[in-house]
Order: sequence, then C-alpha cells, then structure tokens
Amino acid sequence: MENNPSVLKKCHLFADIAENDLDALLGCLSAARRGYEKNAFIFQAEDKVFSVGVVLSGSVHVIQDDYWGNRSIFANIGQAGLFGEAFSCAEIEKLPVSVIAAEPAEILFIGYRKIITTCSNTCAFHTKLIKNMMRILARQNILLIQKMEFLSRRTTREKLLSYLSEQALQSKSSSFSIPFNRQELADYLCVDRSALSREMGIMQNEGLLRFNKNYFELLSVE
Amino acid sequence: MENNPSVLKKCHLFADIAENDLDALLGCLSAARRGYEKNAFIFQAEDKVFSVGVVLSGSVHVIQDDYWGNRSIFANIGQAGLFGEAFSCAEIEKLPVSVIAAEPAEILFIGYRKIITTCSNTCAFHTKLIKNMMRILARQNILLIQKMEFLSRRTTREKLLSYLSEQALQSKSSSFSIPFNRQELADYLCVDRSALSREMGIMQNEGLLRFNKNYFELLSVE
DNA sequence: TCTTCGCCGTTGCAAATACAACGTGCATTG
DNA sequence: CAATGCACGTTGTATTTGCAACGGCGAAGA
Repeated sequence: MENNPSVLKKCHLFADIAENDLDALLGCLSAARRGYEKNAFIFQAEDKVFSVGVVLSGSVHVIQDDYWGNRSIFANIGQAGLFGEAFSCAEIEKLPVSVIAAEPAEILFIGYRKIITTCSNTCAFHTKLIKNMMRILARQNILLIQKMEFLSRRTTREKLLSYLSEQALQSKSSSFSIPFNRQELADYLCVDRSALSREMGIMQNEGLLRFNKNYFELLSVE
Repeated sequence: MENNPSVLKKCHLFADIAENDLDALLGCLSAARRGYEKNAFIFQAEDKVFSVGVVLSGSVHVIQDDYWGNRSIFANIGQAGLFGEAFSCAEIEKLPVSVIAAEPAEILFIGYRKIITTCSNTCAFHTKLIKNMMRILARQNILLIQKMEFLSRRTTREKLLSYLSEQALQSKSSSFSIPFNRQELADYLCVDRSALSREMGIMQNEGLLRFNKNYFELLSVE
C-alpha cells in the first residue's frame, strides 16, 4: 500500500490543497483509518452515516441486495475515490445502499460535519473543502446519469455495448480492463449472468469484440 | 401563474434566505426569465450550459433520445424545482441530456458563476447559496440512486411496483397521481409502452392496483 | 497429487418483452 | 357534423431474457 499523503493528494476532496498543508488539515478533520478484507461490509443498508470514506487502497462496491438476493452494483470505487458523500451531505436518515470491499481495502473515514463546518475564521481550508465537495457531488451526479444511460437500454447487448464504449472512451483505447468479473458485470448492468455470457459469446462470433476474463477489445465493424 | 417571490421561496436554492432579501439577491444574480410552450426544448443535448433553471410554472422533463428515437425520461421537475445544476457545477463541456417543457412552462435562469462566486465580502448570501447548492446536489444524487432502484429490476412489473410504491410513500397515501401519461411512464421506466399497458392490465385483474389515466391506487393483497 | 472452490461458458425451457399493427374513445378543429 | 389527432388498450409473434442445471478449468490448499 502506498502511504497516505500520496493517495490523498489524488483525492479530489483535497484538490488545490498543498501537500504539506494536508497533515495539519487531517488533524483538524480527526480522520480514522481501518482495514477490511474482501467482501466485508463497510457500510450496511439502514445504517446512519455521519462520515465519508476515502479509499486508501483496494476498491469497494456500492451495492444493493433485494429481498430475493438479487444484487445490484451501483458503482465501483477505486483508490483515492470517495463514497458516502451524498448520504452524509443530504443528512439522510437511513442508508439505502451498502458498501463492501471488492478486494482487501483500507479506508479513511472523515466526519462529515468536520468537513463542512468552518472550524474557525483562520482555517481557510474549509472553504476549499466545501467547493471541492460541491464539485465531487456534481460529478457523481453525472456519473449516475451515465450509468442510467446503460440501464435505460432495452437489451443486454445494448447495455453491454454502451458500457464498453464508455470504458473505451475513458481509457482512450479500444482495449481495456474492467473492474468487474462476469457476475459483477451482470450485477452492474442488472442482467442475468448466463444471459450476459451468452450474448457476449454471440457478439464475439459476430466479430464485434474480443475478450478474456476482464480484458476487452472492441473491434470495428466493416 | 403565481408571482415570482412565492415560488422562489419554495425553491431549495433559496432556503433560509428571508423573503425580503430575495429581491436584492436576485438583482445580484442577474437572473432572466423566459416562457416555453409544451415540448419546446429548454436545453439541447450537446449544448454548453452556464446556468441553472428554476421552474417558475409548469413542469419539465430531463430526457435523452437515442439514435433510433427511443426516448428515456430521466426526471420530471415541477414548480420550484431546479435543473441543470449538476452540469453547471461540474463544468461539463457538453450536455448529455436535453430538457423539454412537459407542459407550458416559465423558467428563471441564473448564471452558475454568479451563484458560486462570492461577489464581495459583504454579500453573505453566497455562502448560504453554496451550502444550499451542496444539499441540492446531494439530494439529487439520492434521487438518481432511487431511480436506479426502479431500473435495476428485471421485469416490467417489478419496475412499475417499485416506482408506484415510492410514489405512494411520497404522497403518504395509497392513491395518488403521477406526472406522466402512459408513454411517458414507459419512457421513465425504460420499457415498451404496450408491454407496460399489458402488464398493468394483468395487475389490475389480479387486484394489485386500480388506475385511471394518471391516477393510481395501490391495493393491499390478502 | 488429490480435493475443493470459485469463475465462467453452455444449454434447454418457460416466461417476459419489444415491436408492429389495429381499434376505440375523446377532445379539438374546421 | 365530419375530420383529425392523440392517448390508450389489445393482440399476435418473433425475440430476448431469466432461471436452473451442468461441466470444464485453473488456483489454492491439504
């Protein structure tokens, strides 16, 4: 695992804050860190949340399990990513989702009130933190809308293609890896795993794409 | 149409701001109002947006049309509601969605920069505006997650039931009206209209619900 | 080496869905 | 009153999907 400062520097919550100011700031925020093993629950649905989490190492999934055990994966959050910010900022009573460690992970928890309450007139950082938080919330909003674009498609093929196209755009390459195994990808796209597997096989036969495990390559059709 | 102040008072962007301060503030924000007829585009996908819109009267839909003409309705926004805030705050280059008037509507546009830039040390309102904006973005986030709960269901019946349950909760009654006609509801739930109609008929026969136009009544099963 | 376990592809089948087409009722308009 | 347009329900059909079950394969552990 990398040490804290270099990870936190990449976290958008601390954008435009000098690295040597971070230590003082973190003290002021009274942050706490904790490790989780794979599949451990970091937040549980129905919990009350008063803090946001920063992923120091590993990655987490924001999920929702329904009564029948069907799991939906809302988001995958990697190193330096933030989670729980919307629920903290909206001061919601009950968390509608859970957060689990997708792999062994270390999380830094920061009390939400500490972030948005200007501790004193001298601490100029909080103004910065609040603006950063606002931008994070806005971008999170847009990510959710992006995901809705995938879910709004009618067929598994269209869902998969819109997701993969987006991944290709983000990695600026027609070949890329995704942070999901097959079952997780199905849960993310809200389709059945075997139906997804079947469709992927057909698409590969048609020459639309190639894949191996979580590595994908989009092919141009002539 | 109601006059401005009484509508703006209900707008969360101006929460905790005294009504008689609103006039001065609006001048400072250099807001502009404009009317739209039904189905008129207020924002077009691919546009650049520098302002947020407040619905003074009527209502709007945030939509996305794909290449084949399939429309998805992301959100319905009624009086005193806000739209475009996420795209403005994230300073996105191109709008991924469009906004259209669901019925004749009057919109108040406010430049985003005017909102988040503290104009001078004496203007205390901007601090308030920024905190309000943060809460709005967070709540918007949660609304999007809520909608994803509908879309993540596998069948039309489950999508519809989860949506109607939510509406019943919000109206605190088992009977309520929704802001969509049949085609719009299908576009909102991302399913085919005729398939939705068929399923609704079956559910009514089974005694799960009753409906007439956009009025619904959820029935308890014994 | 053998066993176990998780991941993934495959397949059969019943159920659900999209799509296209049509009819009806109702409001608006000429 | 006739004509038009729109919203909505209905239906037939091909396609897609979820579900359950099975087998192969490779990694990890005994």
